Amino acid sequence: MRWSRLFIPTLREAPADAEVVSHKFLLRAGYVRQLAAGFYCYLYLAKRSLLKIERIVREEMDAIGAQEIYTPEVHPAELWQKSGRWEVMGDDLFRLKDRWGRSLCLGMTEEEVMTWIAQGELRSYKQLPQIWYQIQPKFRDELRPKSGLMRVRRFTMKDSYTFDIDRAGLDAAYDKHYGAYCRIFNRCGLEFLPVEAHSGAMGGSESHEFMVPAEAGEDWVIECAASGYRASLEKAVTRAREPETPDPEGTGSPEAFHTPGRKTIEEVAEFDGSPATAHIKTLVLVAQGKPLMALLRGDHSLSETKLQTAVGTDDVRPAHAHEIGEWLGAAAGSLGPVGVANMRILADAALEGRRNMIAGANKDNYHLRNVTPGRDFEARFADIREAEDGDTDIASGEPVRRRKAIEVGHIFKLGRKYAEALGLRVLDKNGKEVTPIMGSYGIGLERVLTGAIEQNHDDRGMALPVSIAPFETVVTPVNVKNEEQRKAAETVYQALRNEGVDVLYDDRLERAGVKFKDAELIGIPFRVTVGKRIADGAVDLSERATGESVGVKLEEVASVLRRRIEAAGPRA
RNA sequence: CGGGGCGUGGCGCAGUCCGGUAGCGCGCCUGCUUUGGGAGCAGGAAGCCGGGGGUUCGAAUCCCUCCGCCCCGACCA
Repeated sequence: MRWSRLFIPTLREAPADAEVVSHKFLLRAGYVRQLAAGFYCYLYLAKRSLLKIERIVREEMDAIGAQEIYTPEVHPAELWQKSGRWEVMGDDLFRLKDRWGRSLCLGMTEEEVMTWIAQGELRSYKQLPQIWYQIQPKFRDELRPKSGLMRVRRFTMKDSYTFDIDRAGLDAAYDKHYGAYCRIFNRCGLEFLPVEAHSGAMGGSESHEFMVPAEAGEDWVIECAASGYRASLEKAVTRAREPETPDPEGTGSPEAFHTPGRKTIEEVAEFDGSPATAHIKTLVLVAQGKPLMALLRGDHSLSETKLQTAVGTDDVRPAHAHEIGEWLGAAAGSLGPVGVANMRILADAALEGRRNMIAGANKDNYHLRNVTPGRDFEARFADIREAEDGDTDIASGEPVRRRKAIEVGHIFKLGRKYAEALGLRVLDKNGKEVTPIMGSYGIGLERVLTGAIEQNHDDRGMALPVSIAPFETVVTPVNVKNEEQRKAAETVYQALRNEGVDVLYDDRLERAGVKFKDAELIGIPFRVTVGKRIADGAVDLSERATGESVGVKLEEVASVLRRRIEAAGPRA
């Protein structure tokens, strides 16, 4: 394509609204323009890149036997009412009414519709397994769209759904997707981590998220480089750092001491010279209407999702101040488990075996010394702690690292929830009606692009992987008014096209500096510069990511470049 | 929804306190010069100062109100 005829509105300065790197560059490089909060127009370059990502996704999905279909983005409310998600999704679901007053919604995922199709058509186990997928816009009325294409209200999702007769079939479908996702993200040039994910308080089974480590990410992953252990923060199980000082010896019973005005662990610890690790942090919650006490080591944080899993419900909220006073006779800041009989007590596993700790006395401005779990109070132990830097891996004993990441994909063993809700049944080989078991799997295409930019950029712009860059190379004549250079550039352009290279020809009547800056901004992986050296029959071939540049003979540049592009891996 | 910030040519900003002819840099258009890292000179176009209402002789500026956008929080594939 000839740049002079394209619409690539680059900006010297980033619009003030953009904060994260990928957002700034997407705007500056003329990839996108924002229509409204969470809604973006994809201009030529973004669309080209997204199409390449889409092609990679399609190839890998087809390769595992998935069949591409397409369903409407608008769904009748009844389907969502049947699955229960009409209520569950609350304000996240875009809802609308048609002219007859019928309720509709915009699809955020398609479990209902896919299951509806299956329910209407699948009759026999012989028709299973099935893998159906599509690539289409999804809508979520996000509370707070942000960070450019990271969190938006309309995005492109590859979503697939599998139907199997039994657990083993689902496992196989899941494994196929796991493999396909790894190949997809590898081909897109991303550094990614598949992590075990939390599968929800209500009975989901296995689930993995595909995380792209990046500063702009909104999720956290825990990773142990030594053992290869990795999990989402919600799910990660690690060994806590040892307490700073050993627990005091002795078998003394709990003994109150005055802690005037000291409420936080930090304040009490400083007051009596003890480390935070010697304290018991006491939280009062309400689970399904009933009070619940959660205990943690003083320096640890509660993981809400782990707590939900431990108590078997996601209906958990912090207790109000008046409830705490009523139940325990003291205010937050002086709470503890000793003598508490009117609520369940759940203690984090890191408290098990500890002795002579410090806890609140349930009397304002007093704490207790010599509190020993199991002796001075009864509690159920469970892992309810959020993993953190400084923890060690259970298996290897090596340290773990906590990293920010972007979730680009999620695979999920759904079970029979939707099949049951929508009445999907087939006959098994014994002629008996059974409910197929489902899986669902998603990839956010814009997040693949965003992640690639976050991972591959410098202060001058993007440096996209060759597989998903809008063009593989750019041919830049330094001076188009110089007839020799212009002709040579034209020759190179045609030669590259003949070689099957996806090439952008910067034939604009601009000075060299402007063209170089633009090419670097928009992130084209290779550049062929046609300048003065053409007098010796040579051009320069430079690589965006490394900045390396080599002289190449004019007649060889096409084949050299093709080899270098192929060396970068399979293309879209 | 709670907290914070911002809406002024395409982009970045000043002007707003303290009312008095709307400015700067970049970009854009024309011409000449220049041409391997965002050129120089000259000339030019482009703004209901987010919308509505009010105060005033006079409002970008003061008051009321609505809208939009960004950030933090709660929430969430």
